[in-house]
Amino acid sequence: MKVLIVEDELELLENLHTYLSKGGFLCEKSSSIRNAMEKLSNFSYDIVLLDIMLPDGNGLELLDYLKGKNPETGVLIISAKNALDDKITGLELGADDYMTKPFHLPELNARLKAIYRRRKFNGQKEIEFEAIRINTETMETRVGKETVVLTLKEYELLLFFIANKKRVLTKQSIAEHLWGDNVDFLDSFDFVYQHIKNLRKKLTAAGTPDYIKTIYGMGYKFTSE
Amino acid sequence: MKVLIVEDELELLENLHTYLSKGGFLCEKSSSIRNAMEKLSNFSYDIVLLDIMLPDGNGLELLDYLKGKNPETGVLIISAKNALDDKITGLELGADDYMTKPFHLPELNARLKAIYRRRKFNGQKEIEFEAIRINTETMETRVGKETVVLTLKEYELLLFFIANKKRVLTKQSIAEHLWGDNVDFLDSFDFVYQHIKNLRKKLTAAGTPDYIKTIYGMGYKFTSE
DNA sequence: CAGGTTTGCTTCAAAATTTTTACAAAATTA
DNA sequence: TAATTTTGTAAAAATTTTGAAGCAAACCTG
Repeated sequence: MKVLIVEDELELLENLHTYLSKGGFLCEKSSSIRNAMEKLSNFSYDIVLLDIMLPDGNGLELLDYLKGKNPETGVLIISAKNALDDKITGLELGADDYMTKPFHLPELNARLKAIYRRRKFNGQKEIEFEAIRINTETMETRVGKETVVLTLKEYELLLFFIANKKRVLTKQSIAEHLWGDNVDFLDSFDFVYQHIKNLRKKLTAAGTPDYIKTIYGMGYKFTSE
Repeated sequence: MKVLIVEDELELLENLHTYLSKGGFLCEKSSSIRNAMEKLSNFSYDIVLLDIMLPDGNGLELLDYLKGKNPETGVLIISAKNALDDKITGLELGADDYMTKPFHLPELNARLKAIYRRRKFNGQKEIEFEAIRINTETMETRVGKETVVLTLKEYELLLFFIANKKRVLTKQSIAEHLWGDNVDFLDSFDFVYQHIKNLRKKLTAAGTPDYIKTIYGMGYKFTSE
């Protein structure tokens, strides 16, 4: 899950980055509206963690821009202000949640995950695809009547597939989603094969068909047809 | 267990804080409605200890607000008034218990724990999970026919596990629950391993299976399957 | 359709990460 | 002070992740 952190207080920015990275988020940092705009126009994120009080402009403009351009992205606003006006404006413009500084990091973590769940799977705790059933709270994954134990990468890969079912996903986009910026564009992405293979093996073990269809030269598509 | 103490008499506030902290509660202090509201909107607590006579407003409004926003939080009202009206209103609005000043600190302690128990385990004095039986009043813990002696941390860890059975708990969330705000988010949480190990050892000593399943890269899950 | 090229899959082992364990220091309690 | 519990450090063990090489399949060209 990719998060763009937009915050001008560098110490807080660093702390957020450290904390969220440890929590399993793939984070990138911006300390200005300008920089954030640039990143948002080139990459896509699952959630933007947005401080609305920034030196080079009001974050609400950025929110406005983002919602026009990429409405799937979730937004969590953080702000030192407790002015009600901004709060309302922020939520009206499409922010998913709002927190005022100072806040509790574990709560931030929980809220980010809540936003993600709500957006990706419409708040369902149980995600289903054909014979596959995933409980996002227990992380229990079942294929038919069998329980399969997935590793972290396999689990994330599966969720990514289901979130983008019937869509062709390139090796690159898979790598970028699961590994974030750490993957260089020059890398070979060959390791993705490995995880695809492992996931396939576990999903088809119970005799169910292979939902991961390879599209030669393009990537993969998760579908039953 | 996290408690927010809302009380305007500073001496009493200080005493409550000292006493409850010693009793193992993680406490934070508020001496005004305004401040308490702010804390409640940014953090979550297990219980709010609420004086309803405050300089900047009536605590019942806060109770009302809290119950709307975060109904899981328990509330114990303390008040100098013995007006029956407020008592009824308070309980109707969702307070879990009510004490009138002056009160006995040990009784407060007992009532807080009672509220917590009631909320977490639906009022059961005996908590059971498979072969494990815990008497929350005496802290006596039995596995099968054997009585095991747990340290405080082991006991809290076990209760946390049972309260969240079948759910994957990360090292982080375990640390946050058992150590509260004191844990810095930069910490390594490595000491959690130690307590997991100790608890495991004691629980499996009687030959019962290891209910604490490690999910590599994710955390732990307390389950019998 | 044959040969060459690209892309994908598999195997195996190395590298990295996470968890477990042991042990000692620090803190707490009696 | 002694005993116990809690926390920190380091090494060992377990598991996952990554990389390299060869093989297989699909595609392209003539």
